[in-house]
Amino acid sequence: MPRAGLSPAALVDVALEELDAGGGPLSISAIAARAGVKPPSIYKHVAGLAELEALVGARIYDDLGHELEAATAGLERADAARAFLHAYRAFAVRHPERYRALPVHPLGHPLLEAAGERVLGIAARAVDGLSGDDAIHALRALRAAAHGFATLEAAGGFGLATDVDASFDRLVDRLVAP
Amino acid sequence: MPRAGLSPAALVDVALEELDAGGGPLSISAIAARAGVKPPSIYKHVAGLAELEALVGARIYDDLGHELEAATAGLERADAARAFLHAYRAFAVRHPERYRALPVHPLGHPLLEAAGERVLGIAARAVDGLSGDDAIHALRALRAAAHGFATLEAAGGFGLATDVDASFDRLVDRLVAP
DNA sequence: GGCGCAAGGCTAATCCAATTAGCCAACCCC
DNA sequence: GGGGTTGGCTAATTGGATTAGCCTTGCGCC
Repeated sequence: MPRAGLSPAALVDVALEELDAGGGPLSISAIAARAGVKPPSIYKHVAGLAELEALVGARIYDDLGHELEAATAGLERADAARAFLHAYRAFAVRHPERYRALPVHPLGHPLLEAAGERVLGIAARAVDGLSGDDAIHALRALRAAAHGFATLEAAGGFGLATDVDASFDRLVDRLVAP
Repeated sequence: MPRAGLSPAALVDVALEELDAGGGPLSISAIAARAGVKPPSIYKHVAGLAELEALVGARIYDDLGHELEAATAGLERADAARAFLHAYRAFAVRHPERYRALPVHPLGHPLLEAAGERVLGIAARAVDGLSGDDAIHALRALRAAAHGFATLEAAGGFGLATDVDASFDRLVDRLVAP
């Protein structure tokens, strides 16, 4: 029996394929099958399903963070907030299954905290320039709107034909209005 | 062995208790235990876990719908939208476990469609007076903001001490601004 | 007042995913 | 080319969902 060349990172890759393939929630058996290995072998690389899910979440937060970083680099204030919102939504639209797999509350989980904080930090930078509580309020509004819209869209929740881009633009305009 | 007096509705009651008690996702065994019955007995009343979850979701949407209805009754335009948003958030804060158990996308599921449409209808009434696409855009913004804020708050996602009520009020103001 | 029968419990059994135990080959380093 | 570690595997355990089939309860009806 030849080695399969697995590793935690490789398993995360496989899990992302599995997610993208749309088969609902992750399972050890499905991932093992896709990796060409028997289920127990998975445990040589990760502690169990919970840890693998966390690693997958961390990877997705990382990817999202990089895209948000790139989109907001060099921008400030309203421009940064706009870019943040658009990049956030774009990610969810491009990878709906991955977005759905993201734990809502990464902070407090050892494997997710770092990546989650990075995303939050980028959002915080987008409301820079506001003072004290104003920044907090703006940050929360940004998160709520971005997450709410992304969730509904990733779930296929906008049934009507009316242009969703336009709806999003309206929402963004309201949020970043002076 | 005396009868336990179960019924689909009674099982939904039990499931809600179980949810409120915080034990994560619903399970047939947990519900059976709480109902004082063995797991197989559950199947005399509902088809399986999936159906029970759907019935629970429908009940929660119903309750939410009633509260939204009561909160927006007699109001129009911005007043209705404000009332809708505040009642929506209040529900999620009062019953975070129930809010988390709500399927994001009720439409298209036979058992959830009716209750889901009712909630959507109330939101639609809150943006009445806008014409055509404007109403759609406003409705989507309302849903996204309400759901996003409720989700984050129900997940414990707002860590800082800064007043969350104030943050929500700011967001509402932005959304209903003329 | 008792009979017939559906409804609603139960036990036993099945299936399937997660996980653990313990074996053994493959690979790496010397 | 031997020794230890790594990473597969098979077999076994556990626990939840679900199904099959039995048996009593309780109600309607004679």
